[in-house]
Amino acid sequence: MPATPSPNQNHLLAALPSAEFELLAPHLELVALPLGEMLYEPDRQLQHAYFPTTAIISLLHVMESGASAESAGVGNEGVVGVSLFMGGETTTSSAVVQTAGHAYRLDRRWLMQEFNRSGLLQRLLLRYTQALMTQMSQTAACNRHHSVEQQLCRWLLLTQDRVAQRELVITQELIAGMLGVRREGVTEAAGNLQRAGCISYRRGHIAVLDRAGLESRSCECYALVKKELARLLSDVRYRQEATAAGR
Amino acid sequence: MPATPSPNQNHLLAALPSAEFELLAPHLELVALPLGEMLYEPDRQLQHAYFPTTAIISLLHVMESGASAESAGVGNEGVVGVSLFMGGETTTSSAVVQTAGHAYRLDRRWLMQEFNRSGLLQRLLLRYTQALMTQMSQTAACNRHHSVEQQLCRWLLLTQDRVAQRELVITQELIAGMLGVRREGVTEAAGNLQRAGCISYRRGHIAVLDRAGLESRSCECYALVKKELARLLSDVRYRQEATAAGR
DNA sequence: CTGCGTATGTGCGCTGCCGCACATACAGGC
DNA sequence: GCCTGTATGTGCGGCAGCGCACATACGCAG
Repeated sequence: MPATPSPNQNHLLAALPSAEFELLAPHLELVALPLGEMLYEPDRQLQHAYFPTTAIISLLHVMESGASAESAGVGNEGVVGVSLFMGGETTTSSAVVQTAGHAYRLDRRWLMQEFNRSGLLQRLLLRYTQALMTQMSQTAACNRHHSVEQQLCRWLLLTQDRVAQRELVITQELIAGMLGVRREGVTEAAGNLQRAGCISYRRGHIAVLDRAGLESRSCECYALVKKELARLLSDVRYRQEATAAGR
Repeated sequence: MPATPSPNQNHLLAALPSAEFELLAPHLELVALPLGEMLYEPDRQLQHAYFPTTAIISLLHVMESGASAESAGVGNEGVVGVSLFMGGETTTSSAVVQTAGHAYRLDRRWLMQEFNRSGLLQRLLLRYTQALMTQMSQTAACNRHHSVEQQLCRWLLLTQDRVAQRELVITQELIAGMLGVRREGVTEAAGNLQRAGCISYRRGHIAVLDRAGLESRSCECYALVKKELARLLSDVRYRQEATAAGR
């Protein structure tokens, strides 16, 4: 957790060659993202793409009934707002800050200009977008077939991968909203994990004690999504090793 | 169902201006897709993109347990194999022919050449890909919150939109595989729909009798996905009105 | 027409999750 | 150090969907 935030904490930005990065750098704006902030919602025109460094954003769907479900999460491995360069401009989902932190944002016009000009940036963003699709479609299958406890494990692991910290700051209520289940269901599953020594928690804080334990209790979806993300971004070279090496 | 298949039956191909289309046309190969054929599976390098005309393809995930679930379907409104131009080359899902029919296939090299050369084709394919993402993420939420009957209605409506025929040729067993539920669950839901006069079926054939009825029993996901697809491909102009006008 | 393979119908007990209604206990602000 | 809002624990009945075991019936191949 460096005192001075750097765009290089975001894997996509860090993967750009210096020449390309220098063109974008002047237009990158560091913003603080408080918990719960909505970066976009259905039908609202997106103005910026967000490259998270320490923040985590959930892409979630809110149904007519009020129920919600996360289709994917975005941390320092990715970017929020792919619909800008995909051409749709808006989406049917919302993007909500799930873990407070920072992100660099880029005005859509600069993003588009570089996307159309630079084959490398385009290639990078499209490959990331495919990883995002993998996450979404795997979540669809996971929601159908796996238990709350398995999904909680998956969610905790994916989230921890993005913050590189032992302790996550989030309430069970919020997790329930992401997974699309009852808060009580999360309480029960978390209780099991705590008794098993995998995690420990207190009022809004969850510490991961035993990653291997979580992995074995998780469904296959965690490993699959993680592997696919690694594959799709594996051949990119990092400009600096600052935030590279990844976990 | 014209006796002579034409690439224009596929909305994406039909949306290309003549100049662009003429470049691709020599490389489009008409192929018959029998029920159950697997166009690709996890980790297998894709050789062709498929533009369905009368066939429908399911993108589905098969879990370790053997259970499966569809994350999206592709008919004449789209293309199978977006991972080719997204840069991933492979996916974690499979593509299986759900309704036998025809498609035009295009070798990856020609596809990539035109994708990189023509801004219009690129724009078209990327916008379609965003529609596909909408379908995937909506399916994730739908799988979490909606009943088997609601999902069956959604599935029937989406499928019928793609074939423009009253009668679908598919067994309840296969539908169950797509939705990721038990075959008996589909039998029960289909029985309800039949008693309500929305559909009628016999051994592998389902006829839609009352679309409005299905829509009212369906979850919001059907209308949302359909609307978003229409929006994303609305500004494209069709070269010929043959297959345009949409349903 | 007959037979067989396959598609559909139906009934069972079981389980995981829901919706609700609380009880408890933590943590920051005064 | 107390108070209060909020986070977590727990127990209930209910139900949708599961897994299994069959019964039935359609329709094509012979």
